[in-house]
Amino acid sequence: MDDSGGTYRSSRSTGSARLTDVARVAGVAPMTVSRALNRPELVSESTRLRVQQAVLETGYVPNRVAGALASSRSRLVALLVPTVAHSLFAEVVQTVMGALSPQGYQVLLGLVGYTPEQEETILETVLSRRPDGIVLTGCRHSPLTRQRLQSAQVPLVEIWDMTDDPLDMLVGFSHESVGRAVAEHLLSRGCRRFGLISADDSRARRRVAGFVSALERAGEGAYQLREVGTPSSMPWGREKSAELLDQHSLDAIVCSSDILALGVLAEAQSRGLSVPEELAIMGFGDSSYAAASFPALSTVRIDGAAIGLRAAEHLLQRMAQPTFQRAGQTLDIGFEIVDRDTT
Amino acid sequence: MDDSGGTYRSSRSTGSARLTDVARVAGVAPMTVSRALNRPELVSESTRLRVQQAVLETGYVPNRVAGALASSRSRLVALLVPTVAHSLFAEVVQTVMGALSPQGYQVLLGLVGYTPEQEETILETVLSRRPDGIVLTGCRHSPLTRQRLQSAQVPLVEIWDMTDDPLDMLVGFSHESVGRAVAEHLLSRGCRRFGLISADDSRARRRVAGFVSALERAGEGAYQLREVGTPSSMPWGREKSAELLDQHSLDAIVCSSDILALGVLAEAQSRGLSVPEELAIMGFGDSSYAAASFPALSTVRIDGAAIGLRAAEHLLQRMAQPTFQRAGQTLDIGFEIVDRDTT
DNA sequence: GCTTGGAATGTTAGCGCAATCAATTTGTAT
DNA sequence: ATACAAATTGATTGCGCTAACATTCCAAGC
Repeated sequence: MDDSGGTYRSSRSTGSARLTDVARVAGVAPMTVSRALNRPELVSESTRLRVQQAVLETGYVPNRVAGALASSRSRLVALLVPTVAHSLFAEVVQTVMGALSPQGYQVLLGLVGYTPEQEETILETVLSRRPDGIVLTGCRHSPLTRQRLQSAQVPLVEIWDMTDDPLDMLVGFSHESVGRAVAEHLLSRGCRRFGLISADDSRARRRVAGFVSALERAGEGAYQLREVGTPSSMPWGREKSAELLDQHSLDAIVCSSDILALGVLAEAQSRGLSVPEELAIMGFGDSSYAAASFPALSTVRIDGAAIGLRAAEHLLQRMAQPTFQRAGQTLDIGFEIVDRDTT
Repeated sequence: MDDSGGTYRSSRSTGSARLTDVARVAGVAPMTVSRALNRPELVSESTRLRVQQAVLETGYVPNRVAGALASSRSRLVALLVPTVAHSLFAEVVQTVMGALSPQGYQVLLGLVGYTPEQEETILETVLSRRPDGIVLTGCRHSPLTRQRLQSAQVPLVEIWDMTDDPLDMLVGFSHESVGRAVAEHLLSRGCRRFGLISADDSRARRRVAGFVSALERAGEGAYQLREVGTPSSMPWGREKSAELLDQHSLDAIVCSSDILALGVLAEAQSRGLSVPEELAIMGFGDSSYAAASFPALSTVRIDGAAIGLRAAEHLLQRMAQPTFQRAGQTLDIGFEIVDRDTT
């Protein structure tokens, strides 16, 4: 009852209630409290209720840091995306978290940008938290990153890309295929002279490469490429398209994101070019505003929610297994050309 | 060199290199390795290099879970926002993380939606990680939430709202003031009959309340309110504005987000209403696409980057102090009416 | 030489929890 | 009642690290 003088607290203690405090109040052993909270099916109903009461009385908040250390399970999933400022990745974050939270996992978010260096740095600090799983955007990593991920022995889902050689699991789509599909779509519309405005990130570049390879295979079409820095923005799109249109006669401009395409659209309108008759415009991502622009933007739809959901499902399944074992399963969720009014 | 038979590993060990392994290889005490990695200024140059070498040899990745338990410093900041699917909050996440990462803090992201229940649930699991700091959206919390935050004794920044009575620190703006400013702006444009389309979240409701109070103070203006669920979307805006326009004769429609306003704009265009002459439209947030719509959307600009940055700065300052002490400082970063072509 | 003080390094003892195994209680069949 | 298994609870130990204190080292001063 009276704990005056009875509770010795070391100088290193944090002051808040611990498992042993709850145990004392409930009149059981600390281990029983642990079980009552984490594996209630292992304790009797009456004990569970007494512990529950003691938790309320003491205001106990479990310390999962200690729990993670003792059990080697952090219940933490690291989610590494380039940015959340892009609606595409925001959608992934939203769905991954929506799927993991109900299962008791929390998300350690990492914004890796578009450079391998940043990915390396962030991955190191992320691994130091001993996450139970990792969702990682992209599958072209530096050797060091690959090596660290392999030796970490953590369930991993690479997303938003496609490869024959995933580190573990993979949910995404082929950027080369997107580029080819866009090229074929525009060729079928009669476009032959292309401007490409692409962000300087590796996946956008692979879409460009796919586009170019399709032109070559078709044996026709000429293109001019302009790269822009990240993050992409309307002004970038407007500036680069102005440059392209000043210097070349073009049928279509293909952008690595919808927001760039919106800038191109603004530039076309300011020049009085009729879209798509005089200039076709193609975006990427099918952001929420793509359908709302005037004219409505043609683009490539990526189902970010599907990627996030399937990635989370794969990860949950693997994290539920007692032992680590590389899986190697791959899921291509594809994409869709959305043919609106700018092509 | 040869450690065969020399290294005993308990069955509970995780298998990867530990501090003691590095220490053995470097020929120093574990504590010295800890210092070499965390407080290199306390260690001689030669020792630091030997430890560095040993880290590389062993492939050691520090275990911050154990470190956090031992030091009562998690180097984790919890960031709780309603969603990242809104560009406004995505911007906050982006800037908060951008400011915290270089200082060695990692971010535990929590998506609390727009209900107090979810906030409570997520806050509990978040506190169990013993974060060194918390950034929390909004400042109208349930009693339980307030009590938990107070007893947690964690540096806290509430953002995206304004109150006289913050739990700790506060960086935001007044939603009532936004509502009033929008009302005054539209009244000055000659609008008198208003439709309001608002998300069913508490902050959007307070903007509505501010709007209504300004109408009352001005002694003129009538309004019709429609609430929509979250997340807001163009279809919601279109549907509710159709309803409003069918049933009432209106001068202006005010929306609780830009994306709703885009839906209203689409509906107005489909009805052949000239904007803003026959119908003025007002958004909220100044999302990237607001300026790109046709006609360009008038809206309210919130500087999410400023909120995120200042919140992170306040938090860093407080986390650097050795003892917890409630601060009570408040920063109103304001807002701006962006008068484009729909009002 | 010896002292002295600061820099560098080492030793000890937890942080708060859960895995593990031991002990006890309960229920059930004999 | 007794034996036995199952259900429930408890005691011990250690997860990997760092705070706190102890010790050693080395250069400078006398």
